[in-house]
This record gives sequence, structure tokens and C-alpha cells, in this order.
Amino acid sequence: MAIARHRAGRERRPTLEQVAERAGVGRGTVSRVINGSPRVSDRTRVAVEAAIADLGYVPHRAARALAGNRADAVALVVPEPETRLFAEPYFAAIIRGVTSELAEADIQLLLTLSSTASERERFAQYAAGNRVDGVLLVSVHGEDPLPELLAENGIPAVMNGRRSADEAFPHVDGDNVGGARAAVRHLLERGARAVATITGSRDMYAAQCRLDGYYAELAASGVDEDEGLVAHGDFSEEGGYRAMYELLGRRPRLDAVFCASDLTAAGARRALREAGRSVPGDVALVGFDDSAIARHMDPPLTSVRQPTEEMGRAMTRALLAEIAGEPAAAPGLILPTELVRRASS
Amino acid sequence: MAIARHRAGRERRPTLEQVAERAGVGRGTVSRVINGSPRVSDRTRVAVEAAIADLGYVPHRAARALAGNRADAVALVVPEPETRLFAEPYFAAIIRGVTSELAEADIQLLLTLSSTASERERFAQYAAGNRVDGVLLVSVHGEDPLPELLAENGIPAVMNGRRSADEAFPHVDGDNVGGARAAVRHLLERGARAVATITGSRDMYAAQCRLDGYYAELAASGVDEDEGLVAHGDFSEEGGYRAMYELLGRRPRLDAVFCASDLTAAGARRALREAGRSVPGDVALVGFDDSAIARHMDPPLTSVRQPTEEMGRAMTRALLAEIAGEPAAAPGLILPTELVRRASS
DNA sequence: TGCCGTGATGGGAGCGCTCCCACTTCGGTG
DNA sequence: CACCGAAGTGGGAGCGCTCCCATCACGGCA
Repeated sequence: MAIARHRAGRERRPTLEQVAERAGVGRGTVSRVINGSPRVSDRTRVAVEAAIADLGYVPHRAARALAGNRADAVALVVPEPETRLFAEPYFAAIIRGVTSELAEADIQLLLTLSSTASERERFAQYAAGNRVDGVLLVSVHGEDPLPELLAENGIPAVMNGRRSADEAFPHVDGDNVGGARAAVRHLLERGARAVATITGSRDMYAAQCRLDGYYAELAASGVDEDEGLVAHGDFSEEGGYRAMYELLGRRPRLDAVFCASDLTAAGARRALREAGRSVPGDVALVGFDDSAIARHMDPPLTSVRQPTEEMGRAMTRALLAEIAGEPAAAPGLILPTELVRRASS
Repeated sequence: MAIARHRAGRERRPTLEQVAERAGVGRGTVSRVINGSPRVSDRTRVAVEAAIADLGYVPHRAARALAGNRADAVALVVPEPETRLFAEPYFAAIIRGVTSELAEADIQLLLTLSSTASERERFAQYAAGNRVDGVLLVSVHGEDPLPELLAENGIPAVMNGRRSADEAFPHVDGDNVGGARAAVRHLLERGARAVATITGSRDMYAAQCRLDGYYAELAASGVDEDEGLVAHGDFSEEGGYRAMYELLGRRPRLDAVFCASDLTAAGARRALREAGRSVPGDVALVGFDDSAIARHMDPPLTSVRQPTEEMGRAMTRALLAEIAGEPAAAPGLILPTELVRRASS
């Protein structure tokens, strides 16, 4: 199971017992000081803290975990096929939010990539084996059994995004509908007459929300729906490319496109260039996610940004609260999005 | 220090003792089976494995760590200012390599972002506190005290990249010189007469190597050096943009540019467009890193790719070997790079 | 003056594992 | 047929903490 290993000759760290001896107190008292118990006199506390500093004492995490029946660690689970996630500023920001919030609570972050369903099941086992106090899930797809597996095992967990409108699992999500509405409103305000959209994968709720937002804003602005202006993509560049041609064929006079992702927009942009349409002259383009691609497209792409770092923080706070046994106020939290205007629109 | 927490009413997992009882053997024997000791008879082994499966037993990590004086975990340290790293496929691939190699050894990966110097010092303390068996370092800058801090504390560590030609700290790096040479050779073979280069940050060894490779290939091809064809950037887009104008001013007739990073190339490309030079018609362009930007530039950028996933694996293997106390063969390992040809050259 | 509550403290009893020593078998040897 | 070593096994002794109960000192109160 584990590999055989010899210990490197690392010097032994001081133990709580040694701190106690040095401070002239008992083990219990030192433990109380370390854990911030109020049942310690100020004089004693000061003495103990001095001893800790003198010895350079650092609590032994494993011993703590074993005695306290906790792990002081949470896992971040990334579906393997989604390692492209790493290539997203979105994800980087989530991690930044998560780590900063965890650092305050002195809790470690475990990174886990799980590809197959069986691997995810194995992970649930792991999690149950007291290895982690809670789990953060990103990029969960509709059929993923992991959330329910974790719930069954009573393991606190929070996920990023939702699988449906009535997601019961604790989650933190960006306001996809609001972001899409802002994007479409922006295009209309710029004077667009025929705003098309290229959707994301239909089995993903975020894609549905972005499409809903598109329809909602058109309705609010009194623009008639035209199914010919809606083409289906899959969040990929290739999908965006194909969908753009489809749209161009059906509605040659379209003058704006709201894309469900930046990658989709990149594909659409390529198709537009091939078709001899300029951006934003002939067709205005807006993406979603505000990824690295958006800034480096030609012209730079207007895109919808989610408050990702804050989402990471919020997820973590929610998870820590759940771990602490605090009753969840609401199953989920939706944070507002922001339109980042660039030259493409 | 840590936050107060109440346990969620999670059911207790079976212990090694219970497995032993069920299999009708002693604790020691079960432990031997779990750890793959050869000193167990086949019959016993089978019985124990059956009991483990029946009970759904999973070893308790903290108990193991405490008793075995190890952590079964390694940390990946990312300098905070470098969270842009996450936005690189480079980094994603490193992580993939690291996790796959660690999974085999059943070792966990801790992700740590450390920004300030004091935080890094604190991390060294942490690491020393038996929290991790080893450390993986990415994106280490020249003045970073962490490697030496870890070495002093006897903590096994491996870093990605080098700080100088005679890096003594264990490391795994890509062949920057070779990659640069391949890029320049490619440009020359395409018929370029005046190959310019935009360098990376001068304080980074990788930038130096790429420049060295540029010179080396020119020399090998019998082309005279021309300092006017070398402009200094800093790996950023803005730097590439400025450097490109500088080059254009000095050597208007240049017909190819080797850029020290894709981002640099993106900046150069923007400058070229403004200056009315076509790519690759007037000027051929090559980048380095093969990041997402490269694929999405217009035209797509030829770039040098490093075997990043393999680098992650290699780092991990080296670290595990060091942890196991195996004497390191060489301080470092350099892996070959590959030129990915696209339309920009 | 005696009694009791309260705040502060010490330390025993584990947490679930690994390490290692002692013990039992058993087949081969002299 | 006694003897010996190797192979296989059981279980005691921790690892460094937390939890919690017992103890103690000290006032205030009757």
C-alpha cells in the first residue's frame, strides 16, 4: 500500500510535554493555551507562550488529529477531465480564496484529482476514513455520484456551482442569469438589433442559466425572441466555431453574439474572421468567464467576470461552518457577476 | 490557534484491531498485510484481505503518521505572487504529473500558497513539524530563502527549474537552451535572415538559458551575432510590446523574432500589427511555453513545449527517492523540449 | 470558624497505528 | 532423536496529542 521508507535523520521536534516541563506546568495547561481555552490564568498563559517560543514548539498535526478525532484538513476535489480548469484564472482565484480562508483557520488544503467514477467512490471512502474534515467540490456534473456519496457518509461538503435550479446540496455559485442579462443589455445598449447567442453544454446548469438570462433580457427590453438566433455549443472553441457558421447561415444580418464562454467566443471569432466579418464593426462579441483568452483575443473580448476569489472564500466559510456543526442558513449562495468591457463590443 | 469544532455524528470506522479479530489473527499480522510485508503466509494474507474487504476497512492516516513518524503527505509550494501560474497549462500539467505519481505511492498532496518571506519561514517551521515528508517547489526566484531553509532543517525537497547553472539544490528543469536552439533553427530553416529575440526577466535563469540558446544556434549556423537584434523583456505582454517597438526601430528589416515566452510574443504581435507588419508574412514569430495563449493567438503561435507532465512526475519521483533516503544520483534532471509548429512561422 | 462554589491545574486514559521483541512451529541436520 | 535456525505470528510499548475527571487553592458566606 504505502512505500517502505526510512526516516531521514531529522532532529526531533519538542513535544508538548517538554513545553510543559519548561513552563513548569502540566500537559493539560499547555494544551489549553495552544487551543485558546479561557480557563487559564494570564500569568500561566504568558509563561507557557514563552516556553513555546523558546523551544520553537510546533504542535504535531498527526497526534492532534488522532487524539482530537479530526484532520485539520479539507480536500479540494477536481474532476480529472477538467484539468483544463487549472488553465483558468477562474480556478486560480477560487484556490486563492480557499487558501486564504483556510490559512486563518489553520487548516490544510489537500488537492485531489479524481477521474473515474470508481476513483471518486474510493475518494468518498478516503474522506470517510477521517482523512479530511470536509470536502470542496468544483466543476460537478449532473450525474456525478460524489456529492450524494459524501452526504450519505455524513461528510461536510460544499460545491462550486449548481446542478439544477433547486440544488439541495450546499453550494456557492455566480449569478449566471444576471451576468448573461448584463451582457445582452450591454449589446442592446450599444445598438445591436439582432443579438444571437451560442449556448454551452446543454447538460450543464450554468449553460442553461446563461441562456435563460439571454431570453430574460430580450424580453425585458421588448425584443422578440428568434430561435434562429440561438445556436448550441458545448463551451469548446470548436463548438463555438461551428455554431457561429450555423448562425451566419441562418441569420446573416446578426450584429452581436453573446457566447456562453470565452472559448466559445474564440471559436466564433475565428469563424467570423473567415466569413469576412469584422469585430466589433460588423458583429459585436461578448464572452463569459473572463479567462486569459479574453484578454489576448484580437480584439480583446468583453466578458462576464464572476467574483471568483470571493466564491472560494464563501465556499470555505460555508464548509467550515458546516464542519463546526452550525446549521446552514440556506443551501446555497449566489454571488453577483460583473461585465468587463473590452474592444470586442 | 485552531477553531473550536464539534464533531458531526459520523459513524466510527473499523479499526485495525477489529480487522484482526475478524480474521482471527493479531494486530501485527494485519499491519504486515497492509504494508505489504513478505513475512506473512499466503493463507493468512488472504484471510486478512477478506476481513478488510468485509469491514470496508481504511487505515487511519493520522494514527499511521503518528506511529510511523511520517506524514504520508508532501507539500507543493506556490509563491503567491505567482498565482498566475495557475493560468498556465504548464502548471496544470505539473500538477497532473505530481498527483498521478503520488497516487501510486498513496501519498497526499498539500497545496500551499506562501506570499511573504515571513510566511515562507513559517512554512519551513510547519514542514519541520512533521507535517509533510517532503516539499515540491515551483517558480523559485533567485533570492528565495526557502530552499536553504528547508535544507537546513533536513527536509527533503525538489524544485522545478534552476536558479543558476550550477544549481546544487535538487531540481527538475526543461531544456531551455535546447528549446531556444530548436526555435531559432526552425526560423533559420524557414529562410529567416535577421532573427531577433526578446528576452525574459534578466534575473531569471530560464531567461538566460533561452538567450544562450539563441546565441548558440546562431553561432552553430554561422550567423553573425547582432546585438541590435536582442531586446530585453520581462516575460510580460507589455514588455514584449515595448521590446518589439525597440527592435523595429533599431532593425526595421528583421524578419523573425524568437520570444522568451508566449505572453511576450503576444505583446510583440500587437506591436507588429500596429506597425503594419503581417505575421508570418513579414515577420515570423515563435514563443516559449506553449500556453493557452499560443493556441488562441491570431495566427496561432509556434511555441516551445516542455514535457511538463513528465517534469511533475520526475520531480515527485526524485522527492520520494530522497524521502526514502536513497542517495541522489545527480542534483538535477533536465528534460528535453519540443517545438510545436503553428501558423505564426 | 467551617463549609462550599468557583476558577485553575495536573495527569491518567486513550486515539489507531507501527515497531520490535519474544514466542511457537516445523523441517532439516548432525 | 535432540538441536537449531528460519518463518510466521502475537502483542506490549509507545508515538504526541486531547479529553476529562480529580484535585487544589481561595474567597465569600452563614
